[in-house]
Amino acid sequence: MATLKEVAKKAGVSITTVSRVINGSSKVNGETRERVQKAMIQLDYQPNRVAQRLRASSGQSKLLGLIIPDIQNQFYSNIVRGIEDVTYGHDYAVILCNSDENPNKERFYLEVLKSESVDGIILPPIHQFGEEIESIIELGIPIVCVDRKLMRKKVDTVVIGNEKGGYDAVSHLIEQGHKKIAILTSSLQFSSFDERQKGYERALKENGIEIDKRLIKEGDPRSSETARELTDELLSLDSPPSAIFATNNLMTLGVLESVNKHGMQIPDDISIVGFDDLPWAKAISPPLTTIKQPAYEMGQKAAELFFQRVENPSREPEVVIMEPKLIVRESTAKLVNAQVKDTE
Amino acid sequence: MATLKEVAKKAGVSITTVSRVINGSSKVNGETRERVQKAMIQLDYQPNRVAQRLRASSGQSKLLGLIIPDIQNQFYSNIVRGIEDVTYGHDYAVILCNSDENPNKERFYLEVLKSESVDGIILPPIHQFGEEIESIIELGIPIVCVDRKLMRKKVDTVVIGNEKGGYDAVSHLIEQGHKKIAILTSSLQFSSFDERQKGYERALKENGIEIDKRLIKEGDPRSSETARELTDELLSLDSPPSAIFATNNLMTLGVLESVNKHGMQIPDDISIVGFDDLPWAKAISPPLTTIKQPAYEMGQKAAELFFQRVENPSREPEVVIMEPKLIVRESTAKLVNAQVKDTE
DNA sequence: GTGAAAGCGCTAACAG
DNA sequence: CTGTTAGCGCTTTCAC
Repeated sequence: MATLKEVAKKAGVSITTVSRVINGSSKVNGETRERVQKAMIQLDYQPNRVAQRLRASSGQSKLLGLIIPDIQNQFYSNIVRGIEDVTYGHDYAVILCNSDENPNKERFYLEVLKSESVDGIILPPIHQFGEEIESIIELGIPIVCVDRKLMRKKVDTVVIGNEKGGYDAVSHLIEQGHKKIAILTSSLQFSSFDERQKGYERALKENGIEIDKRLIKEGDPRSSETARELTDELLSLDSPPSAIFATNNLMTLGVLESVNKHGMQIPDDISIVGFDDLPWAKAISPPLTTIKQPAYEMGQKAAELFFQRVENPSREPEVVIMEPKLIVRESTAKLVNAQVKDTE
Repeated sequence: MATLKEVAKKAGVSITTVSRVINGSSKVNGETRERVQKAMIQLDYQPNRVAQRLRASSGQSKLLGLIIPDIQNQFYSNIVRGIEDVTYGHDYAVILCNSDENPNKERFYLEVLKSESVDGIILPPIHQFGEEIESIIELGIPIVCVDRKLMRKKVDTVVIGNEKGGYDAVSHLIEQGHKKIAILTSSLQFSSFDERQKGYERALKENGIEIDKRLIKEGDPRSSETARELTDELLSLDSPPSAIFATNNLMTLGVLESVNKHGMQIPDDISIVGFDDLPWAKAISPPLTTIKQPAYEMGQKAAELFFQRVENPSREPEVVIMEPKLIVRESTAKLVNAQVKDTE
């Protein structure tokens, strides 16, 4: 790999001049410039990003850190893709880290990213009061929260209206005539799930339906397995729910599995609303009603906020709230007659 | 962020000594060591990875590059996770790049990764004869191919037995009594899809079934949309297939969507075998028969090959072929009594 | 316009 | 055992 020095030698100039040509900074004689450019091409010169980064002040390292719970969760891979598509246009590279919702891993990767001199970090914080993250903000490294909020600090943030999402899902079910509506939510304290549950409760209250604790099941949102078990429990209740609201994509899968295993028909025997409108939702039979999160767009927006901060570090932090959207499909079809069959 | 210099000053030693303590290289006086360690803790010292990388010879930069077609494709996100879990234990950071099967993006990211001084690159090569990749191998940067092979160069590679996967899928369908079996495969030249199709053809031949070109549909494997359209075409054929083999997860979704839209019942009206056993496959109704690829394990293995090469650069390149596995579920259930409406 | 030189933070000879 | 010194490849004063 060619270096500045070699290019300089070949072009018969100093390395400073070559650097100037590359960065297009101060004026360089047209002829000299051409000679340098020719040498760069001949040697197939590519600047060494590591050296640039070591030398550069913050905000110029062209490296962005991402810490997500799990790239295998498609909701997050959609966010990551949205981010990456924006960084691509800015000539940034992206370091990817999986935290597994484990605060120790989060802390570990935060240290790694600091030590890698990233220009910023995008993440859904595991804790609403993450001290490590707060201290990084203090250090002046731009942080953008996505999917979840940080409570004590003002930070650039992209979330969806989770309360509204939960409210819309359950209101829709109520409209279809349901009264016994169960919810599968997270046993861990994430702002997103808390809010979805609040929306669930508000929809019930507003419609004069009493909240039945037996219909509220909490489990690990990373595991469709627990969701399946919890659904098994729900279905074997004395008076089981006629509808289930699953608050993320993995839990939705567990619900579907349990329902199918019990030989129940959707929506005839039970209605389902999922969260996250992933590609399989509309491909399955019957197609699934979901609350769609604009994950890809959330990623894009988060990356944009990051670049805005790089350009203007003193800008006021911004909180962007995106709209969740109810996508009605047949898994919550109203049972007007005995049977509503799915034909196009 | 504290530096070596500051630690040295605080501990009253030279930076070399501090460096020695960190790297545990040559012997340092016990007392001195303690003093240094205390200073490191007090200052919350973390070595600067960028500086280490600039200084380090190749194989020590603690950075690994990944270029995958699309992280939104869950097959690849599973691979990525397998890789990441192995690198985590080696204190490596991972740079993630999406190529979209676009050779220009691949080339671009290859340059970026070179310029980032990565210790190696793991990727499914877009072309079986990728010159850029070959030249990188020549440079001595370890490359590990995963999911797809490189033809002209000997490289560490992890693939599955794709031909066998295709063969098993189709043999299974034949066993269930099917004779008109369609395949949805890639219109682009990837070794993996080519081989799956070869397996399809061999299974037919060995069972004395003539290959019917009208039942072989080629489309973009990144798009469930085209798969849906191609399935529409298949289903409107004069004598439509009684079974469809979809050669990746996205195409499978397209098939399902089309079949459902046509109001056909699986497996009564048509049988389906998919590729990639993703979480939704067993959650849908009826559960989907698939060829399971051990994607996560492929990622792990690829990362292990990389680390083996870092340890021993002169080792012979190794090609690991993992087993695809037929997972039989109800989407290909034999229609015992009913009419196997398979054009006799 | 152009170049010499300092230095980002670190490791690795080479002395002592 | 420990310190001095020379860079890794680059950008950026500061002179000329």
